[in-house]
Amino acid sequence: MSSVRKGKVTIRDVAEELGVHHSTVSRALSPEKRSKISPEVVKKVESTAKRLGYFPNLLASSLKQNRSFAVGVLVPDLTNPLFPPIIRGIQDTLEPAGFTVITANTDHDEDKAFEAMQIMQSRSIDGLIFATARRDDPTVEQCIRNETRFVLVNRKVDRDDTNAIIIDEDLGIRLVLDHLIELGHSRIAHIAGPQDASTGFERARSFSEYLRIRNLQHDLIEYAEKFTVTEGQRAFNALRAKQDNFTAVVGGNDLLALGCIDAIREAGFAVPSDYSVTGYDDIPFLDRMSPALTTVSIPTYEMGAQAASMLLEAIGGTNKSPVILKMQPKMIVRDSTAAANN
Amino acid sequence: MSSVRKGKVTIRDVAEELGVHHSTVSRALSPEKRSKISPEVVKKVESTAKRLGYFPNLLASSLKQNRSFAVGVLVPDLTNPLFPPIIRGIQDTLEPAGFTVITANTDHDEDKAFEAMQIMQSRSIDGLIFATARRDDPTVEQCIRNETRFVLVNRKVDRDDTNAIIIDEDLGIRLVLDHLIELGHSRIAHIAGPQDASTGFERARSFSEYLRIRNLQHDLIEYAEKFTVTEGQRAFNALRAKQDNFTAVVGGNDLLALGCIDAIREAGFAVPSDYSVTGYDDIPFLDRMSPALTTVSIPTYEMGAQAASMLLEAIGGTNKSPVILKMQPKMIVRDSTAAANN
DNA sequence: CTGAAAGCGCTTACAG
DNA sequence: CTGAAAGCGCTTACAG
Repeated sequence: MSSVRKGKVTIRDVAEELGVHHSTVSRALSPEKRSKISPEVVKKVESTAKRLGYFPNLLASSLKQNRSFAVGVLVPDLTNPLFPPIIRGIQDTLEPAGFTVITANTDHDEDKAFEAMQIMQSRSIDGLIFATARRDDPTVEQCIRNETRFVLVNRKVDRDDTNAIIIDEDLGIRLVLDHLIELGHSRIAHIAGPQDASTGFERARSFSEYLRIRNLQHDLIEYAEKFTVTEGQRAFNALRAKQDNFTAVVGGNDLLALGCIDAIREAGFAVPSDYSVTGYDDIPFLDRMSPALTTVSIPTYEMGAQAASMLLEAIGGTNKSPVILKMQPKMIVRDSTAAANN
Repeated sequence: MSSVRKGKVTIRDVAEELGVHHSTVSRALSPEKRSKISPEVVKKVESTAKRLGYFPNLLASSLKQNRSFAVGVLVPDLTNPLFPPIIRGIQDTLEPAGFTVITANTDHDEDKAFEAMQIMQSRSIDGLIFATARRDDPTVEQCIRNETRFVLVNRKVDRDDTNAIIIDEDLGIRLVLDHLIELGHSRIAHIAGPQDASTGFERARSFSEYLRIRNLQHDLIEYAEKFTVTEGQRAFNALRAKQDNFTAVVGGNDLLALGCIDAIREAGFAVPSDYSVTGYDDIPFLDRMSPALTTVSIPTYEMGAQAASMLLEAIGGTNKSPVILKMQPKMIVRDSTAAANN
């Protein structure tokens, strides 16, 4: 019975059992210091550690080393289907490297974000990944001041001197617009996401810029307060109240597009016959919806994995200058878009 | 400049600044011990702590107190839409109580589960919530031996002497079957989930028991290896290969039902006109699918919240005997079920 | 290669 | 009400 009980076995118990100093046990059990200990002792330490059911107390180790092998992740809301794959990408990269990941939701609340960051700091996390950054983000600013290592994912701040993994939004929007233009749409509207998020902002900017280049009407934009279904619904109605001669709408993300579809149907129209609608992100199950949503797919899992690798490098200490990595989106044509009927 | 820099400010810095002992600072800052310190000192400590930008080192505090105010959560896969709301329910309950939650994925792998549990133990977590339990679960058994406090959520182990928040599966299955029987179905099949999970097992058992009571054929069951879309697809084909005179199929969960629908369509049939199909769990967006899936809704968020409360009580120490709390499912009729056409 | 000591930043009996 | 000391379980210079 390698009795694992409340009275936890420590490095001292192992040392005592063997008649060596506990520092020797510590060294024998440490991959880096092991080489300084004679092979026989290492062997003996390992076997009795195992026999006694020794498990290191990471708290003690962290306290001493002033690093915790823990990393914090801030997401707006775990329940938004965009984020679970990002988080898994992060976990699947960080955990094999020996890190524990702590996730917290901010619900788009700056104070909650700041508080979550502080709690994580209290736990001496080795780094932070933000999926929540606003273009001007006090929590991120604080981390810069702190010299806390961090990586932004999906969204970036306005300043360019931070690590970030983002999407080439310009390309994403161009893919969508090319698709719609090819289908014969010339009056295209945009339900833009929140402008304090780089995603909402960049997509809206790319939208009007590219339409201008293509010599098409480029000011049919309604701004949503949040990336939600209900905001998509509201925005579509607001849009149509102002101007109703468009035939396609580009959702700032999938949820806005879904809300838009709801509003279109409530108004007695159909998708795609009356309005073509596109999403952005390609959250799960869109292919099963009615109509299956045409959208832009982004590599969420890989973004998470890349963000984690980047953070690992930053923690590793090789103090490279910050890099912003843009990943490529892909067009996914499904059933919510069709030829313009005008 | 309350310069928060790498050289973190400690309780000793605050003490020095004030000319008191650091133990006094510790007491003044502790809600429980504060009463033993004179109000003026408390006030002074608080203000200079704030001024110096003091933040407690939770690692040190935890090490000393032998509790970490951290809780572990084990889920099969964050990416399965069933789990995010459960986790949010847990977080929203635990975080306001001062706990940090650490989530890990097990991918239905017993070794990964055990390892994740051990890592969490190394971090001196105060308790554990399992959304991954199998009916006979070595990781759970280990926690019982350890006297680690834990709560099971969604699934339970066979033994009944553990805390658990589960669904009244019997009721859920009866709701589904009553609905189908009312629609005139008399030959109803079941794509059962894995039998080593209490959910898969209980639902299958309730299925055949209730049909027997209703004097209907009750042995049309195919067992899926996992709760996935592809397994649902495979299982439906296997089922139809053996016996093809049924008109409705009860999916062991929503994903199995979706796979089942895929298989039905591939075979050239339609839902619900040829086969009625039901799900279980009511994951998000089912109402937007084509056809919108008839299913049983379970209160995922509340289950998480309840599990967290229960764990909080267990940690609180009032050593109550274990309780198994069954929550009520609700029938959600949508478009994947219709009158039997035979 | 190994030991003895000091210390990471807290908390908490024990005195007074 | 406050101080001084000890200690949580590790790690790591410093000696030898």
